[in-house]
Amino acid sequence: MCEQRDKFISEKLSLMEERCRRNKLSLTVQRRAILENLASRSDHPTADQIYAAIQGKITGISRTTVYRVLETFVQLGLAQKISNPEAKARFDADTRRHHHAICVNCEEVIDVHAPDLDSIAIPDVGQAFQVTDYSVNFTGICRNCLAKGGAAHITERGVVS
Amino acid sequence: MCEQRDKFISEKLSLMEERCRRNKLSLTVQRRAILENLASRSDHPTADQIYAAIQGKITGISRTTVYRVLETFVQLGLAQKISNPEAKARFDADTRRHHHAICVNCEEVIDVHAPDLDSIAIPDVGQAFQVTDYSVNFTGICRNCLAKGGAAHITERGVVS
DNA sequence: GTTAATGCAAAGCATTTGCACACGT
DNA sequence: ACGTGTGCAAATGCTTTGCATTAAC
Repeated sequence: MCEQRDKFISEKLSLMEERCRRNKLSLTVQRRAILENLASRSDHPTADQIYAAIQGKITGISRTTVYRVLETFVQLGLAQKISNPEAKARFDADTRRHHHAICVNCEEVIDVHAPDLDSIAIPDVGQAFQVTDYSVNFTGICRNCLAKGGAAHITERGVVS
Repeated sequence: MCEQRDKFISEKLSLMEERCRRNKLSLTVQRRAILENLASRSDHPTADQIYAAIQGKITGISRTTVYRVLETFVQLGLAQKISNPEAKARFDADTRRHHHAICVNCEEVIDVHAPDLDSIAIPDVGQAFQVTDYSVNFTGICRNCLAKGGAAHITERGVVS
């Protein structure tokens, strides 16, 4: 587990160096730190969460830089913004095909790996939309919220059948 | 096409009345106007877009009300917030199972109806996550952006293989 | 008449932009 | 040295909250 993760991080780092060089982008401490933090976690953090996590580790990183660097990573194909119903961007260093489950109560996002879903037939989307990728989004209640009665909280607010 | 849409709108309106009554919520002009607007369009608008559209039609609607009413609709199961990578909430009056294609260039969201995808086997998400629904998100380039060279714009920003 | 919803103004997060300085190459 | 990246501060965009007023039942 830890080994796999470490391997993922170092490979990601190498990939970043390669892509940055290829695109004449500087290899800064900030870029390394942000990529390393993003790759080391599996909780699909927001820019602000990454900022908070890095604050202690390197001196004087700014929120602005985190936003800018993450955007660069998306452009370089090193990370992706994942689809979620919240009004904020969430990032994922894993750009391989995989899927997500989102808790409608606490908004936690967890990875779903399901080989069966990794090569579905792409339907004719119509209107000449050119599909380049897809992912399946599951919604429901996570174990934490189930335990805390999260489901009850929802019905109490008026969700009726 | 128009008939179908009109039927959808009036059914949605009836459903709202039923749900509101059942939950002792008032049937206000604003709620009707917002639901009618949302149900009449297929562009998955943001709260602000709905606000803009209604402005002219009923006198003095406020942005705050639009946000609050949409939230209520989600709680009542009359609408859903759809997953998207942008940092804002988008709404959909269609709560039946269906899927979406999102243009990575202009962020347009279009509906994808594909019976094959409407009853996939829900994988064991693990950690006791209780799945209640899912949808497939396709990403790519829409016809507009294809025509305008949207794809080129992306590669020029540094997306390399 | 009660209870709940709306509108306004202000506050609160999330994100972006302009510009001067600092760093990577 | 040169060009790019960063940090700061301020601006902008999206969403929520508190409170008085108004509308629905």
